[in-house]
Amino acid sequence: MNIKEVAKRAKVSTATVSRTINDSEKVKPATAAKVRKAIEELNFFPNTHARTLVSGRSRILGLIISDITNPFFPDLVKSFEDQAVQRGKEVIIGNTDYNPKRMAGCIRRMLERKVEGVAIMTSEGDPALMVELTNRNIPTVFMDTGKPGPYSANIRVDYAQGIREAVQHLASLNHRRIAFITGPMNLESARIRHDAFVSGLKSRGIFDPALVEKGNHRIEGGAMAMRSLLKLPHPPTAVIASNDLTAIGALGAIHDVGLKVPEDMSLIGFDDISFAHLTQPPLTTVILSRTQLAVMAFAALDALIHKQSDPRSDLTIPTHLVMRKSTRAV
Amino acid sequence: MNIKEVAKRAKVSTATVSRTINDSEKVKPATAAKVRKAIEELNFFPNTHARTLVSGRSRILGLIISDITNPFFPDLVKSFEDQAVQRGKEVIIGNTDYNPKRMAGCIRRMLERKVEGVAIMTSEGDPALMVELTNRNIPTVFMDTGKPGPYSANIRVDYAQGIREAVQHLASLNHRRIAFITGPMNLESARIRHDAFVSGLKSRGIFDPALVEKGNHRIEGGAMAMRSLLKLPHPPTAVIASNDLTAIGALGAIHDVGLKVPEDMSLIGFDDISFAHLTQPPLTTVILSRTQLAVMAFAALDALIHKQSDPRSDLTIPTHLVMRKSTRAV
DNA sequence: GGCAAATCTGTAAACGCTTACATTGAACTT
DNA sequence: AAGTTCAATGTAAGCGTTTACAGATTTGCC
Repeated sequence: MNIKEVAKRAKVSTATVSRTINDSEKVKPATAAKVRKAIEELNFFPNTHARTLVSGRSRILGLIISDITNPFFPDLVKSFEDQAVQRGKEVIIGNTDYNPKRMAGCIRRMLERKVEGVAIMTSEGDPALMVELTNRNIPTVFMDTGKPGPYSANIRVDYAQGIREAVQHLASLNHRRIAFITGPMNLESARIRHDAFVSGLKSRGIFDPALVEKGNHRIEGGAMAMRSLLKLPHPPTAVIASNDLTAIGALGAIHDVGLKVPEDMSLIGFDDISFAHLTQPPLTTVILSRTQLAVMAFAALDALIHKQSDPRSDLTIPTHLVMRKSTRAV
Repeated sequence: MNIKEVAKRAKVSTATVSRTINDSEKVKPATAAKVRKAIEELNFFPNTHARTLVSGRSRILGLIISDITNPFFPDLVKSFEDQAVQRGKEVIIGNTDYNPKRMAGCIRRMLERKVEGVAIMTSEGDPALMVELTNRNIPTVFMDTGKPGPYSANIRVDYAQGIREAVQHLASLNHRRIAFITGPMNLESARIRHDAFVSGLKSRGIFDPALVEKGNHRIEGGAMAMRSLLKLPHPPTAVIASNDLTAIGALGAIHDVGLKVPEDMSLIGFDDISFAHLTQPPLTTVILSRTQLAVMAFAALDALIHKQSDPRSDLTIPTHLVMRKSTRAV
């Protein structure tokens, strides 16, 4: 089943069939109808590989993430795919597993499949690898780590805003001893959150460096950091965690010593992963909309692909506090 | 950059280059080395679309799931992709969103991309849609809902075993009033779990139909069912839920009335989703290994594609109880 | 009605690969 | 030494589209 058979049945040339399929303006409505009828009857659909080969447009997008198993990503993937499929594009996904070697493999795969653009939604990108993409002028969209250019856009996440709101919320609840559990400090995004916390507390004159503990954006890191905080001679009354997994770990540690949230300790997370509202109590956290991120990334990529990009356009994702049940006045 | 340039640089024909790339045996080691050197120097890699077009092998697999956002699926997707990438195959993912129309769209996309096979890891498959695949002799692997055939394999999940172990565990803890919260009863897999529960209790002479409540495999369903159970004049001392989300909902309902798990109520889930060990207390549940499922599905698909399938081979995924902290003797 | 312009359609050459078939030349056989 | 094999390589024909370009048809205008 191919375009030739359709052409024969519709009694036109293959060129006309192709033009009809591609909505070229220069085909007479009557002819187009004939062709569409034949297509219908034969249940024909074009071979994308042949189309790609000759036209150079693969209609495939690459999406690189750290790990689909990390609860942050499925929403992102889904929204991105939805956008793509709506526009008749396919997306291939690459999991880097936080591993530069795998990142190289991902990029290679994308190149082989001739992707039209790549959204890189992880922060461990090695600039050396990006060369493969930039050399070939393949549009890329980064998250936090890229520099805007003719073939590249960067989406900024306004982490600081969420942290500011969290601090403000706790302060208004009369908390004065507020702790922070950081993420891995080699991550830019983790540092921003930390810095926003510190400056928020300093500006209120309630910052105590003893109340900053190091975590790793994983459960155990949160638990371990929380245990240290609880052992302090003068422990905090509230904790902000650099992400939700950390907060969940902290929550476990608090429960383990027989304390309750929010009665004995207020707790705020970050990300609003799907399980944040399933903890006991439901976690007050900072929303970072993956849907919005995906939509923006897709739009930016699409713009770059069609050269309509306005590098000046502001690509910032806001973050906001969402109050649930894990905070309370002292 | 194409095979011709490589051929020129290596001073051989394009056919030889192609044969080297494809590890054909009939190329002399010395020649192959020359070619590989040229490939290296030019940083060449073949155009998959051209390869597909001429060879008919796309090296693409389809993976259809209900919803990547459902915590059951990311592990599955990841393991499946890992397998595929290791074998030099790409996978394209389709989310049906439990919606037959979207399922049709997924299949269409797969067909357009000329997938070599499709793994359908959802249970809402409409047989009418499968015709598109079977008509074209595209290998398919189903989960629970397929019939083995020359181009099709079915992977069975032994839900009953896990339920039996859960019942046995609770019985050995001296529970006599054991409740069950079902899934949507139009799902075969939910019915099997329910039936296994009933027969397990009946064989011990402790079955009470009042202790079976209907859920929907979602959080709210679990919570609602649990509230009903708690209002019973003679409530259960233990609950088995048809899946983990249901159990998490039940857990919330139990906490809401001021009861504690496992002191006041034992609770067992099903699936062992990633958050099952993050609840308070960590949930005792039944493991259904998504990794194993993915590996088996991939292997079955690969076998079908290469016609090495032995339809007689047993494709059953076992399930087993994993004990954590949500059960205790009465 | 005839001519130019505008619109539509057809012809055929790519796109980058794989592979059947043809060719070459070395290694045996007799 | 000539014939026979056989391994290694080359030649060239596709795979199913898109798209210049050319050719055909219609339309508009006087």
